[in-house]
Parts: sequence; C-alpha cells; structure tokens
Amino acid sequence: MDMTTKLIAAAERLFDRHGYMATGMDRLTVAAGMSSRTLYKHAGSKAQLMARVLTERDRRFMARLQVQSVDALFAALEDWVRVEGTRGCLFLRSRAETGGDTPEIAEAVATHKAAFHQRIEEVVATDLGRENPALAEQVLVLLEGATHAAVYRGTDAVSAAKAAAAILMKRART
Amino acid sequence: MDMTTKLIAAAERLFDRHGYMATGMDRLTVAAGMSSRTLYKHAGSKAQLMARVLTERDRRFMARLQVQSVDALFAALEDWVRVEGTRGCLFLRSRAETGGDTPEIAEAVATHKAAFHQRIEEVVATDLGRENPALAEQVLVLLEGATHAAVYRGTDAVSAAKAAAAILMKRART
DNA sequence: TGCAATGTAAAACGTACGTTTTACATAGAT
DNA sequence: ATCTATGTAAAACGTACGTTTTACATTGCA
Repeated sequence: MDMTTKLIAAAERLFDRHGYMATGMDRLTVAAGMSSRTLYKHAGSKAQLMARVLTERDRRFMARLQVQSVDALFAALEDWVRVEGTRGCLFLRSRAETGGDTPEIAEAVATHKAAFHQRIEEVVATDLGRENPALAEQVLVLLEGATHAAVYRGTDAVSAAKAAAAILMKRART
Repeated sequence: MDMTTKLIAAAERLFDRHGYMATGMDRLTVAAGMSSRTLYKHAGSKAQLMARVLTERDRRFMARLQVQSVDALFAALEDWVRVEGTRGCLFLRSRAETGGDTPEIAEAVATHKAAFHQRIEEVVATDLGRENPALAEQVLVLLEGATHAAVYRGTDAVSAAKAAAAILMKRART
C-alpha cells in the first residue's frame, strides 16, 4: 500500500468521523503513519487533501451506482451505509464546513453532485424506458433524504425511501 | 434588542454561513457588536452558544410546522428556504462538525430531531385521519431530502418532494 | 561507488484559537 | 450620593493550528 493511498484512506476516515476543520494535521500524520514532511509532499495542503479524498470517494460511490433500476439504486445505498455508516453526505458536509470558500473543495463537490444527478437521470430513463427528469428529481430527493435521515433514524430511513421510490416508479409506468 | 438576542442572531448567521468550527470568536464579537467579556457573560462558551442557537432555531422552525396537512408541511419548508436560504440542516451539520463529541450540541440536535419526527407523525395522522408511522417516515425522508438536495438543486427539489408526498398521501387515502 | 529519490524525526515558523483578566466608564435604584 | 449591575477596550493566557525547515537515514539504480 503506497503512501498516497494510505494517506487518503486515513484522511477520509478522520474527516468523515470528526469533521474537516476539527481534524488537525498532527492527528493525521499519526493516523497515516508518516512524517508531516512526507504528508505535505503527497497532499500539498489540507484543502487539496480533502479534495483528493472527495474525488476518491466519488469514484468509489459512483462505482456502486452502475445499476439498471431505481430499486437497485436504493439497494446500493443500503450497502453503502452498511459499509460506511450513517454520518450524512461528506460532500455537502465539507462544503458547508468551509462555507464554499475553499475552491478545491467546492469544485470536487460540484463535480460529484453533477455526476450523481446525471446518473440518477440515466437510471430512471433505463428503468422506465424513457426520460423523466421530474421523476429523477424525486428519486434524487429520496436518496439524499435517506442519506441524511439515516443519521438519526437509522436504516429504516433507507427502506422507507426505497418503498416510496417503488410507488412513484410504478405509478409512472402505467 | 437585548444583548443575548443580538448575540444569538449574529451567531446563527455566522455559524450557518461559514460553519461552526470556521467561525472564530473574534469575528463573532464584531458581528454581535459587543466585547468578548460581554459575549462570554451571556454565552458561557462557544459550544453553549451553538446549543442556544440551535434551541432558538428549533423554536422558530417548529413554529412553522404547526399545520394540519402534509401539503402545508412542504409549503412551510418552501417558505423556510426562501427566508433562510439553502445551506442544509444546521442541526445535522453542527453535529457532524463536532463528530457528536460536544454534549450540549449533540443534545440540542437530538431534541430537535425527535420533535421534528413527532410533528411529522402528528401531521400525517391529522391529514389521514389515522396514524401511519411508515408513511410518516417517508414524509420525513422527503423533507430531509428536499432540505439537502436544495443546496445544489435549488427550490426545484422542494417542489419535487412536495409532489412526491402528495402522491404517497393520495395513495394512502384510498 | 556514488548519487538521486524517498523516507523519518523533530524543531521552528508565524498566526489564530477560545477564554480570562485588568482597568475603566456609565447608568439606574436605594 | 453611592452601590450594584452592565457594559467597553485591550492585553494576556496557554494551546494548537497549518506549514516549512533542518538534519539525517535508507535504498535502488547508473
């Protein structure tokens, strides 16, 4: 496992569990098992590191959304929260923490959310046999809602969202 | 306008716009127009101030949810985002920023979310004429989803959530 | 054999943090 | 008239921040 990979993995864990601002670089060097000199050689800066974390997370998350149905979309989210836990969306959280004032972070978030939105439109179109942007928007809201409601309602929130989406899809099909 | 009110209003604005951790107390004293001595006399500590901000926000938000129908619930959210903007849920955000490690904040968030959940169950029961916890969970997910999707999708997200809720409610009524 | 490259350990950089303290002004109630 | 409460201004508290630097060890390739 090379240094950059180890660093990004450690950073994602700490940023996600304790927050971006609340995580100091000292704590990060310890968690990543490397000197601050090496850390800065690979990361550039804290903000760049966060951006790299988000890019990597986007890759991992989007890989799970390569499905053919809306139902599978929610099944993928169920898997995701089982593996990653329920701490809300790291993209929105990091943007909010920095007030949108850190360009690297704001850009990584915008890129991810655009891809997320597009992927949902594609899945809805595939599942339905035709495009339906309004329905895709509803599915997006349900996915985002499940992610954030799960923080305090647990996995029930994801099941509820899945059931609601199934009803909306069935209605659109007839 | 007394000092405490002025302080809480200024704190809510800064915490919401720039994040809890990213907002320094110096910046806060300037925004609130008072010395740090006075600020600490009224606030106690930064964490206590955040907790007070959340309690006050809970009061203001919950007051808007004193409605009789699910449709009015989403209309209330539309009004809220029009007035307060779309930066996500300050409760979940502040809990995430502190990793749940700040008791005053974690408690204020838990209290609010419990009240929020209960209010939704009540409104669904009123609207439907009978209790329906599963449907209430779906409405909760839609409200939470609208709040967070609106950050990058704008007010369309709220309209989409409202429309989806109307479909779910209609279906439950027959 | 020697020279890049890549790593560690640890101190130092200046700055900014949350909080407390010191010293002083003002105003209303007894 | 004075005491108490409430406020300001500004310095100081110790700590922790993100980042850079200094000095040194290891290793793989020319």
